Amino acid sequence: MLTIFDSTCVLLAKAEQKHFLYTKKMLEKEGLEVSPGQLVVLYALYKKDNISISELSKEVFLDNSTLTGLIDRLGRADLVMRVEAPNDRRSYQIVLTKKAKRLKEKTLKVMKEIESKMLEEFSESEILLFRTILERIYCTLDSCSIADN
Amino acid sequence: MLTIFDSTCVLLAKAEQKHFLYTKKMLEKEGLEVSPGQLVVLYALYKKDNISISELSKEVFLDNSTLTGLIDRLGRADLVMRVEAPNDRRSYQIVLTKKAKRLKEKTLKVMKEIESKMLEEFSESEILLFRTILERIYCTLDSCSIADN
DNA sequence: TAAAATTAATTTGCATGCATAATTTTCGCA
DNA sequence: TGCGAAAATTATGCATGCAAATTAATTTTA
Repeated sequence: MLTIFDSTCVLLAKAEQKHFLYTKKMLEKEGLEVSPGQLVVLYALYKKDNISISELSKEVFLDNSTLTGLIDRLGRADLVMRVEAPNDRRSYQIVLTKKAKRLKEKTLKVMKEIESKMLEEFSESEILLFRTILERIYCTLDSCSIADN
Repeated sequence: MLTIFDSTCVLLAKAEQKHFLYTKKMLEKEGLEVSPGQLVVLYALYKKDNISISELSKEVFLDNSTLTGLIDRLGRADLVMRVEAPNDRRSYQIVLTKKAKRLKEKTLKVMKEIESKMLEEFSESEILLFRTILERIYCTLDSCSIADN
């Protein structure tokens, strides 16, 4: 490969950027009117909805302030609703709409197809090592960013 | 690891995001007044400067329109200059300033340190496989995004 | 050579994403 | 009970990035 890819940091960034764009295109092509960022939030909500923004932010590893905008856009697309929390007037419960539930299977299918395409050519054990490295990068740099301050 | 990381796509995105933030913090800590995005452009220019924005965009795999802003900011930081191209009045040559050249060694050192931190714990052969997978993800999704249109 | 196509760079608009600050509400403790 | 700290959400500002449209200059072609 070409020159700046000799830095593994750069390579990681560029691979993810390419993956991001590919995801965007696939979602459009499949007629899912959802962006890559929204997809991750939906993915988490399909596992568990009816949770507050703060809880959701822990599930998707995004800052609250990032989620505000994402949930606005998901709301505009009629995929989620903010429902007032029963016990805490500061808080909302984020709830999937019927439309979102209807699209669940298709959405998950497209996600799986993207992953398959991305990892075609690699064996189970190679993918496992790949995942291990990504997880440890996440954890190492995460703890660092706290410790080094 | 936690739930949404069961998707390798999500895991890739989150590892890169963490790496991005770590890079940002390290650059600040080291007193380099450069952002992660600017760092990649500088990295390419340290290999070869005095090239046009279009040439540079091929080296760093960024859209021209993205580079316009990045070079503006690098210019404001007195790290690069736009010099009129001799043969083509549409074009500029991007040139490193003295300040940028003075900071070259330190900048490359910090990049290496980030990479070491990120990949500490892994063997040469594991890193090689990691790189291979990232490169192929890049290439696979890149050719796809053209072919599928 | 003049019109058409291409190329270089920029502008604008949108999506992520964080940091910081502001707002509202809740909670803890005196 | 009342005051200050903490928590939940949102607002604002900035950095990446691409896409699409714009502008200016160059090249191709008829």
